[in-house]
Amino acid sequence: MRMSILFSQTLREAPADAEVRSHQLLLRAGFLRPLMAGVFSYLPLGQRTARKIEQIMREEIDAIGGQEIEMPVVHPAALWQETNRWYEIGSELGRFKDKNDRDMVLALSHEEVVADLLRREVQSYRQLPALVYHIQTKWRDDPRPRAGLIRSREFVMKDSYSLDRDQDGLDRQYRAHYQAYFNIFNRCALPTISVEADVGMMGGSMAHEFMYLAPIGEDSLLLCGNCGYRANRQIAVFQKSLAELEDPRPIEKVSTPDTKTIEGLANLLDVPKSRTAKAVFLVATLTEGQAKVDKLVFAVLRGDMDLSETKLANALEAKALRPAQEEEIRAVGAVPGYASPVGLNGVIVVVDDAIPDSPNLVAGANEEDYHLLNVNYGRDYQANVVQDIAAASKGDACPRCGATLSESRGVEVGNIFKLGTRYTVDTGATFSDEDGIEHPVIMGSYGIGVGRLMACIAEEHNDDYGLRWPITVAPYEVHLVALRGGFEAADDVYRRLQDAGLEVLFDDRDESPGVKFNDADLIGVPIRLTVGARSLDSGGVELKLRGEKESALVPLDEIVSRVQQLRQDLFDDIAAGVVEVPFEG
RNA sequence: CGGGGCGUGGCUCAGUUUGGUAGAGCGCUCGGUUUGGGUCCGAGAGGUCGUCGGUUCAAAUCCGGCCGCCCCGACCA
Repeated sequence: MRMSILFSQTLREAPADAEVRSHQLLLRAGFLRPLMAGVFSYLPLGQRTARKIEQIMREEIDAIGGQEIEMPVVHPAALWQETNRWYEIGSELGRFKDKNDRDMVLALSHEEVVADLLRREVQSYRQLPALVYHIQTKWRDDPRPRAGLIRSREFVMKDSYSLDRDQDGLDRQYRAHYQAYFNIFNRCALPTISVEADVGMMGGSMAHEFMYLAPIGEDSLLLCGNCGYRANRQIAVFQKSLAELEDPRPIEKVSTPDTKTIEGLANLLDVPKSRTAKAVFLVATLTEGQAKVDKLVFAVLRGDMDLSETKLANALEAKALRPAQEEEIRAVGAVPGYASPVGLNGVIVVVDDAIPDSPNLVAGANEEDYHLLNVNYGRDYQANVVQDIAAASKGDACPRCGATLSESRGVEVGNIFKLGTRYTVDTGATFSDEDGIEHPVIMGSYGIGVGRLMACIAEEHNDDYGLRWPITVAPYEVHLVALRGGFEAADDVYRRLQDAGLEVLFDDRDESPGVKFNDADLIGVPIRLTVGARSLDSGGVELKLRGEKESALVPLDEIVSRVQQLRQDLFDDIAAGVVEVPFEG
C-alpha cells in the first residue's frame, strides 16, 4: 500500500477524550475513528490488524474441529422469549420493532440461534459432537462504554458453541478451547492468565475468563503465588478466619451515639471488626415466570468482610442487584447505620456462612444511636439463605493451600462457559440416543472479543514513540520509507518485496524525513526499510526493527531475501511462545 | 443509574469571571524554501461558538431546558 493514497491520516495530538494509551495510539496512528460512544469505524490499518487477529482465531478453532458458519445479527424476540433472556436481560439488550411491529433483538450473543439451528439440524447422537463458530458483530448497550475498544457497545466477537451428547464430551471441548485460547493469545503475543469466573448472564455451571493483567483492567483478580489458585474477585473463595468459640451470652443494648460505621463501632467498643456484624441492604430483581419483582434483601456479613454482589446475586438467582434507597430501608423498620436482622420482617435475609460460627457479635439495634451486644445467629434471628457471600480480598487465605492471596487488575479478553442444557431444554433442542430416547444437547459457549484483543495488544506493545505490533498482527510486515534521492530505488524494492509475498506499507509521500520516521514509529510496523540518497551511497537499504535502535545496511540485491529471513525469524519467535498449558479448573 | 467534568474550524486549546458581533498552534490548499527524526517563510480556505428557549439595544460569554462526549462508581468480549 502506498501511503500517498492510504485512506487515513496520523494525528499529532490525541483527541482529548482518549485517556487510555491504546485508545490514544490507535486513534493517532489512524487505526480507528469514533462514531459515537462505544462505537468505532476501523480504518484500513485497523481493519487489517483485526482481520489478522480473526484469522488466527479461525485457524485455532478450526484446529479443534470448529466449522465456521454465520448467524444473523437481528433475531426475532420470540426466540429470546423461549429462553427467557428477553425478560432477564435489561437495557443491555438492543430491542426494536420491525415494520410489522414485531419485537426484534440485536444479537448480543448467539446461544438462542444455535439452539434453534440445533432443533432443525440435529436429530441423532450420530451428529454429535460438533463445534460451530462465527466471527460477527455483537451489540451490547453497555451502561458505561470506556477506553476505546476495551469496552465498546458494538464489537466483533469470535463465538463458538460446542454441542455434545454428554458431560464428558463437553469437558473435552471445554479443555480444547482452553488450550486453543492460550494459543490464540500467545500467537498475538499477549500475555494472559485464566481465572475461575462467574457464569453471569450466560448461565451454566462453569466458566473461566482469560485475563490480560494490566492496571487499566476493570476486573479484580485474586491470585495465589503458592498453589496457582486464580479467580475473579466476584466469585473467589477464601478460608475465613474462625472466631473463638464461646457460649452465647444474653443480648444487651448499648448506647453508641453517632457510630454508623463498622470502623467507628469497633473503635468505640474496643472489639475487633470480626466481632461485629455488618448489614447491607440491596434491592434484588427476581424473576417469577416472566414477571420481574423487586425484593428488599438484607445481607449480613462479619464486619471484617466485604459483600460480593455476584455471590449474593447467585445465591438468590437474582437478575439484578442495586443498593437500596434510605426510604426503602426505613420502610421495613431498619435504621441505616444501626441496622440488624434482629426483629425484622418482610425482607429476604441472606447470611454469610461465617456468621453462624461467629458467636456474640455486635449488631445494630434498628434504633438510632444504639447497637446490640451478643447477637447470635439462630437464637436471635433466622435467615432465608446461609451461604458464602463474602468477597475475597488481598491478604486473605487461599482456599486451597492457605497461602496469602494477592490481587491484580485484569482485562477480560476471552471467556469459556459450560452451559450444559441451559438453552437446549427451553428450546427443545434434543437428539435421540441409541435407544431412541431424546435428550437435550449439552452446550458450551466460548467468546473472544476481536477489538478488545486488538486494544490489549496495543496496550501491551507500545513505547514513547507509538505502537509496536507483533508481526503476527501488524497491519503490514514491512514499512518502506522513501527519502530524497531514493524514490526510484524504493519503488523497485517495493515491487520486489510484494512479488515475494511480503506485506509492505510504502511511504512514497512528499514529506520530510522527520514526518515519515515519526509516522512509521507511530504506526508500529515491525520491519522498517529506508531508501534514500544517503543509504544508496553507503551501499543499499537501511533495515531496522521497530523495537531496536541500531540498523543494518543491506545491498539492494539482497534486500528481499534478508527481509524474508527476518520476517520468518520474527514469526518463529512468536511461535516459540505457543506452548501447552495444563488445564486447571 | 448515582457522582464529577467538558462541548468554540479536521485536531489541541485560548476567549466566558467583567456581554460589544471569534482567535492561536497543528492539519488542509497555493507559492517558495528545506531534505535522515514532526524544516522555514508568505498567501489562502475553513467556525449558525452542541442545541432550543429566555434576559438584553447587544449573548461564545448571563439564566433555564434538552442533547452529546469523557472520567469515577454499580455492570461486560
